[in-house]
Amino acid sequence: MEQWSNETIVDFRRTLLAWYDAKGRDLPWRHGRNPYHTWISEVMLQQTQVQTVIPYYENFIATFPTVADLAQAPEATLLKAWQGLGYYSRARNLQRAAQQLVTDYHGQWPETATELEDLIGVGPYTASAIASIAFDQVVPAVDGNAFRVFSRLLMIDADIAKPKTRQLFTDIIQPIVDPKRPGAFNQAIMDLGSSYMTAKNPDPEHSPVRRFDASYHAGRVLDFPVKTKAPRPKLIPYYGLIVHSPAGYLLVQRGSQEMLSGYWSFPLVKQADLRDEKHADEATEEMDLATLQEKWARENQLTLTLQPLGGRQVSHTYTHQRWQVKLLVAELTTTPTLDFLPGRWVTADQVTALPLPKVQEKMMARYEQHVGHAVFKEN
DNA sequence: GACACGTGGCG
DNA sequence: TCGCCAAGTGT
Repeated sequence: MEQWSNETIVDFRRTLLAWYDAKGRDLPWRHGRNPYHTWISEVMLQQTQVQTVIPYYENFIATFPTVADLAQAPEATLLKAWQGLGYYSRARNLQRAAQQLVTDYHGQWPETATELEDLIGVGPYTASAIASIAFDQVVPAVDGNAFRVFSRLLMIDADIAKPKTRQLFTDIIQPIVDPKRPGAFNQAIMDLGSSYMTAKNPDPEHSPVRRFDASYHAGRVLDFPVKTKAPRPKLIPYYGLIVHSPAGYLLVQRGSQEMLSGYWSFPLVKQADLRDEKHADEATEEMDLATLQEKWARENQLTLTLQPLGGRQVSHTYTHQRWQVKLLVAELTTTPTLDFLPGRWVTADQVTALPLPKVQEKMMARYEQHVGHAVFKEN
């Protein structure tokens, strides 16, 4: 690994910031200096690309202009504003932190990374980003860009998939951060990481900091960063139940302990939950249907006849799970009451007013394809 | 420390 | 279709 002298550090800062001042991106959250704007953008940008975030950010700030507005927003409004961004606990945590700011901090922002980390959903990266960008605290914001950029510049071969590696990078970058412009320094590193020093197809040849790039001079750019691979997503078969009555479609809201919590979907039943361990191998679709109609339907006080919807299943892949959803349709002539289900009968044109996860949109599209025409209103 | 947690883009 | 990546945090 390389070591930089004080002279090199000063030279690097000057080169980096001159480039950033001339070529840095003009992003909506970079207008003015507002900790609320910085915070919202940083949380949205967690594991999410800039181009995806921009429209969500604009809409979010327009819908919830201040911390106080966010703190008192109806949950459905919040989840709808976040729909499609993913990692939905970020939205709930954002609101909880807004409530912390109002009640515990009386609307007065804490200004150091250490204090900011006490906000729910604000970890070491986001705390440092807010502290440096909005409050000029001299701390490195160590995100994926910083890992990638500095691992290449200095040929640091520590495995960035390991949690303790963060501290190593923090310690290495800390003395390099420009004490006069820490926020600009951190954002410049991010712009570098999304332009010349990308993960795939980097262009270190034309990078403004090429002469500081040890991995480039060694011809080993793509050897950095070192990162162990994540395990493959696990296949989980589901049944998706499309139950239609005169009052509309049956939608259920996902529970607080579940994935996608707070969002609405057709009832989803894990295939494995219908089959007992010993005979899981011999189970058939007919047996599953019978179990669904007897056990599941009785538990929820419904009487229905489920028909498999032919054709391809709906497939949706998450970071750690791969869902294969077989759709089943039931047509009811009367509308049962829903005493035992966290569900609602929703008319076709009202479904898209609810916050819906991507897998639900895929199930609706598959169903529309089956019936041969549009059923649900465009979002 | 390991794992859960969403979605879209790209080769 | 598949694998990997993108401004991480909570448990």
